[in-house]
Amino acid sequence: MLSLKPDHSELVVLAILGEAPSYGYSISKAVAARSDGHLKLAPSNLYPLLTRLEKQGLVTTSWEEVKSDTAAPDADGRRRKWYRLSAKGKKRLAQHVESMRRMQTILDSFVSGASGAMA
Amino acid sequence: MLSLKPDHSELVVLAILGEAPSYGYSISKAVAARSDGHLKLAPSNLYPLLTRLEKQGLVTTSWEEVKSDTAAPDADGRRRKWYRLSAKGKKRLAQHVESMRRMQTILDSFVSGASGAMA
DNA sequence: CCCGGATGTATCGAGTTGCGATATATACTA
DNA sequence: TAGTATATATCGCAACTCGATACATCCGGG
Repeated sequence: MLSLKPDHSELVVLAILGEAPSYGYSISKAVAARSDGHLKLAPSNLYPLLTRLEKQGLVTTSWEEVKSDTAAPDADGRRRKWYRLSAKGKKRLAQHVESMRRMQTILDSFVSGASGAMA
Repeated sequence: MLSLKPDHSELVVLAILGEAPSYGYSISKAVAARSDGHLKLAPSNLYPLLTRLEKQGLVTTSWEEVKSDTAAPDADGRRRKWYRLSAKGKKRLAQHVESMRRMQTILDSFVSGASGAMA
């Protein structure tokens, strides 16, 4: 049974991580850039989502210090939490893609019958 | 800005009503039949949705008595609430269709880059 | 004659989640 | 020293899905 309200944010994040490991801020920028500004993943959407993905074992994480040339050695610096797609995450991504394709086909069939409503 | 969680149930219902007026039970059956059982509009989803559409002026409604051959004249009988797409509803449907198309294009672009994750 | 299944509409409560606002901290630039 | 970009994270509201439940009628079989 396909969901009538599919979570595209999860699909998008998994797809991005399917290309290369990344971290939160970079992911949100990539989503905006790759969708020509039509999609936006705000922090309030993104970070809970990433936490969910981590808890489900779909991604693995690791922290990295952001190095700065002028930073003192004892400075904490900014930290990045990197996310990598796990094998389980790859399977989930494949399932999402399949679901999306099926949903698109079904919606097309519904819409084609009502083409008279096109503006 | 496209929604990351598009309401496909509204699109589907509007599309069905775009073909011909219908009523709740018939709509739910049509959704299941036309999607080969992949989609289901349960009463708890459908009726609140239809009420919302009515309040937004996207559909007009009218009650009809379901006639039965053997029913006594004073029998209440079952009642059907018919829904017809309004002009405003047709515009909304067209907007949904456009949004869906754009979302599909964007999602395809995200997914194509991660095709290596296909199972 | 009753009982179950199909028809038909509708509500309730729990859980999920999008989303705006907000918080915290550092780096760079003017 | 002020503003923007980088970077992660939480809170609360609102909206919606979904299972369960409810009520009423029609029809066929046991």
